[in-house]
Amino acid sequence: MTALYNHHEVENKWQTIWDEEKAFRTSDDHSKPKYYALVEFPYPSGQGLHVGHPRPYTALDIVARKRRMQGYNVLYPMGWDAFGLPTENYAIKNHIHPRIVTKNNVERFRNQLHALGYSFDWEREVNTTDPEYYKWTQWIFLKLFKAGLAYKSEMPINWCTSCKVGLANEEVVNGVCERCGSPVVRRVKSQWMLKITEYADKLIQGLDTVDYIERVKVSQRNWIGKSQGAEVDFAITGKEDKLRIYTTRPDTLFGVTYMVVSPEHPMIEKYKDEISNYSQLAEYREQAARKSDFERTELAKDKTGVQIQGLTATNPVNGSEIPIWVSDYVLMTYGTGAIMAVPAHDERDWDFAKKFHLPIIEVVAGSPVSVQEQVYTDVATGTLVHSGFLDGLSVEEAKKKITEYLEEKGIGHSKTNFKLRDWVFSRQRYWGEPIPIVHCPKCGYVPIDESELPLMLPEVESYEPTDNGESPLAAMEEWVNTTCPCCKGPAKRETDTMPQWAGSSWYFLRYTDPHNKEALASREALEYWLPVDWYNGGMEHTTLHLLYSRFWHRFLYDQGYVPCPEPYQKRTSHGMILGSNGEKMSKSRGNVVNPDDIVRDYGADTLRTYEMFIGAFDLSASWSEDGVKGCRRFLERVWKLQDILTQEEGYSKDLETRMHQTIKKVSSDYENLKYNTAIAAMMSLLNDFYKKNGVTRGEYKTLLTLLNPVAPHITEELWQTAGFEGRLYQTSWPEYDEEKTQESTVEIGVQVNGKMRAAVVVQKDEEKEQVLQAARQALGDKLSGTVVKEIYVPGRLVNFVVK
RNA sequence: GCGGAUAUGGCGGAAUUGGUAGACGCGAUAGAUUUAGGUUCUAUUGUCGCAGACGUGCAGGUUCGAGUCCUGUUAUCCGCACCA
Repeated sequence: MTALYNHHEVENKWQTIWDEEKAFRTSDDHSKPKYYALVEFPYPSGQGLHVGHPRPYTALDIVARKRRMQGYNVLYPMGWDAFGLPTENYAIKNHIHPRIVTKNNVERFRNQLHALGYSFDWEREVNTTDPEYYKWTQWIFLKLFKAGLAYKSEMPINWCTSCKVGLANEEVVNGVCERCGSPVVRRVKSQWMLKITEYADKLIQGLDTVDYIERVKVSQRNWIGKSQGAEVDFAITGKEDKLRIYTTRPDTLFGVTYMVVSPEHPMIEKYKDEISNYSQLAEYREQAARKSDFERTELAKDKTGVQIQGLTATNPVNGSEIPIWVSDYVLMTYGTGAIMAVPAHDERDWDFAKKFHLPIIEVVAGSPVSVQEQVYTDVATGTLVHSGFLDGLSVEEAKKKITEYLEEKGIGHSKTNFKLRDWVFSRQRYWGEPIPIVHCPKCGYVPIDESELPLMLPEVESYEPTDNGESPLAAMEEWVNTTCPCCKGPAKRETDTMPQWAGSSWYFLRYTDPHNKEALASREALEYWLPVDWYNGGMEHTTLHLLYSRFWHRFLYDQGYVPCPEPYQKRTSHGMILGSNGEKMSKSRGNVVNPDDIVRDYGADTLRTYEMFIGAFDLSASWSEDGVKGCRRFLERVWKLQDILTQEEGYSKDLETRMHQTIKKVSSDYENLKYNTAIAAMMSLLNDFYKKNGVTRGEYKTLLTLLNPVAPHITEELWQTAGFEGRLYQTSWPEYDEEKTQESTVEIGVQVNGKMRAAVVVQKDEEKEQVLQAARQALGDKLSGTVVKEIYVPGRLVNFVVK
């Protein structure tokens, strides 16, 4: 009898050997074909690894290990996205420097990942808080600044009342802070901004050239939110000034019955003296400003507004005089901050018109119900009416014609708008990359010289953000006061730091050449390794990290620093691992599973196998301790194959087809995110060995190799025990013969009128007549009546249609 | 409201181009081993039943044949949310 399977011994042994042999070091030999597999590097939180982490990491570890066995030079790296608020908050609370907190957390994460046996090349580990790393984050910022894509702007930002920090739109969820859940209010601050909007079109177009799962592409497109329309100038009656609006429905111009401007629209201030109810408007504006985003959203259904008394506008196409209203359903931050209202054909305008008893004029006919009763927004079938020269046209045609008309008359033009806003890039926090800019009273914002990078984060006494919203760095007078790189006069450093998204926007570039002192990576390394062949990460990063990093990468491409426009060739996404009650794991729900416990009690190989077997990779799945046990049992049965191992080489006659089929299935399943069925196929094969009560050395060898990417330790141990040559991780991936995957006999289903009635076993290439004959025989007297049709699907079934 | 996804046994989940629904695992039942429990092994396990019928959220349709295609509908989850 063989020894029992002791996962502690086996896993420790092989992890040590792999380290000593530098088994998974990425080669600098660029003559081999390359494969770059990437998973999102974690934020090293104080809680340690979550059972959610191993799911994507194991999936791509499988791909990486398989690719190595297939002869590729594989880059499968890991690092730390270590700047960020939780670390800083922990540091404040416990009076420990965030650098120390980060170091401890990283060590814990590294040990945990190491214990799972991942084939990361640890010599390429990166850390966003390392000055040697953030030097290049700052360098990219300077390039953005010099290209005019970084600018400072006074603007209302989302202000988290608890974190005391400005947030990007993407970080505000349902009006509350994504991190701490506190209410977010609007506050005007001077902020560094990145002009991601300038790349909106390129970011949409780039999606057509990459292989991302469809839902990722869809959410990116929706987030960027491109819309085609027109800007039109309405005269303010009796004034020189025009009121410019944006619309996607210029065809409905004849149906305008009023206009609406946002509460912050500058025309209100400009015509202050002529507006008889100015104080009422001012009060309305103040109310709107006080509303948090959350309230704005909550109250969305009930429209509010005030009419501007003393000013009216003139419709440029028919000269009719129309009132102007102020309402917060019009946003200053989109389009021109003013709209033309066509209540008959826009839902919001319709609601507003009904509430304030404004006229509704139908200009697109086709609604079964009067537009007085119900809004009509269908653009596919309607026909223009009451619209002068547009009458009788379809919406599509009318849009085209009216736009031409507007351009001809000089009162409007076609215009593309995006929902995407510029990226708020500064944080009033300590634990982030310092922004390498100096503010000089004479020269304005001046970049520091690249030779001075990295601009080190100085040591401070307190990391607390100040109540007036300034970064803790602002209190560091020695650091803040500097000389202007331009005029050498006295100047002050920027005290805001970069958001956490900065470091993660280019980390995949650094992995290709992580120790380079002269450049973010060498040209040669970038050309060899890019683009990333397969990038897997969470759906929650689709509109943040994924979009930001594509933006930076595209910018670096335009500047000539990287060789390809898109950073990631393929993007997939994994489902979440939920608690055993089907809810999201959280401390408050008490359903958290600690991966350390699973590794201790069942072993890393069991955890890896279980997380791959748990269900379809892209769907969420609930944790089940019984499921873990099942996978452990499977590995123990693999272990015990030693007891029935024969001396025979090659495959036994009766399992040859099964072997070739399994190699084929497992190989393709690993490539297609179907890890669960790959494991099921290996379980089936294992059952066959036990049924036969014997496994040849050839069969054993193949099973161990196929299973190795999922359960690397146990398979490597069994490989050695069986006396196979060399290391399993250096072995070639098994080949299969397509012809040998075909069974020589097949079972054919026999149906009568589509109902399954019998089955017959025939030779694979049996003649049709013979098969039908056999089928009739099998049916016997179950086949009665007149056969009007015989359907024969070779290798599948026979169906007799009987009357 | 808009966009995306999902719906199959007691449970997690399998099912090339429409072609034998329920692979694989869990759980359960019975038996063997054991003083017993656990482990392990063997057998059974969609439902109802005597041969037979019914079964992939629901209602229709196309087809010799539908989990798969079409039309409508319901529920759940995720994302976005006054973007003119």
